[in-house]
Amino acid sequence: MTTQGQKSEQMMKVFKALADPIRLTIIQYLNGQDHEVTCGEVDQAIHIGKTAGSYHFKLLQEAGLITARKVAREKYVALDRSTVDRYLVHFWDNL
Amino acid sequence: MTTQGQKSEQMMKVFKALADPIRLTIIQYLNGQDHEVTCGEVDQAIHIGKTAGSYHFKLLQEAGLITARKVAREKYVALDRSTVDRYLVHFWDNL
DNA sequence: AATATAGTTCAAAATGTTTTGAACTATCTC
DNA sequence: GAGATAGTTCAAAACATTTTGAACTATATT
Repeated sequence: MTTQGQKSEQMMKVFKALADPIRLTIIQYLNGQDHEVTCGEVDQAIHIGKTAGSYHFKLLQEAGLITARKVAREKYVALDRSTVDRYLVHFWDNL
Repeated sequence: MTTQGQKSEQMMKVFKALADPIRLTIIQYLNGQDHEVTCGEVDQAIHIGKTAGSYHFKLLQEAGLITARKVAREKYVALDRSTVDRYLVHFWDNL
């Protein structure tokens, strides 16, 4: 079972993850794709360096907002829409 | 008209406002009330000082998450559920 | 094997947010 | 009017997040 404390910690991670313009831009970019893309592609598309990118992808991952899959050198990321649905769309049910 | 920049600034304010445990507790408290309450009542209920309270109420107000009405010495606040609906429940439409 | 590429990690600096007490304004009560 | 109450403002301290470059790991290419 998940405790209430764990649930609101996860909720906080989600809101903190969304409370940043770069990460919101990443989410928007991923939302426009219907398949997974590499971190490098996103970094280039939104004009951030790979170090900054790595940092932001880590937070998004920890929040459960993206899925990530490493294939050899490359890391493929995609939006995890179910997390947005759980914490935002169904906000009132989780509060 | 509201520009896209204005909309995402407001969205950021909403997420930043929700990305804090005290403010989330305030939201929860207000969600449990069906009428407006004073800042003092909330401060007492959730055990924070009035200075901290004032700071957090200001951010919640700027995010549009609460309405506030000053009556003489007292300030009555209430949850503005329409903002949650606009930015969270209908997240995908605003992105 | 040497070089290039994708991404991570680290630590320092820069920036942003939150807390706190003291002083303040405005209203209320005696 | 004097003293109490509700809330705000200010500035400093404490704390948290973000940025950056350099060094690193692992895989790919020649």
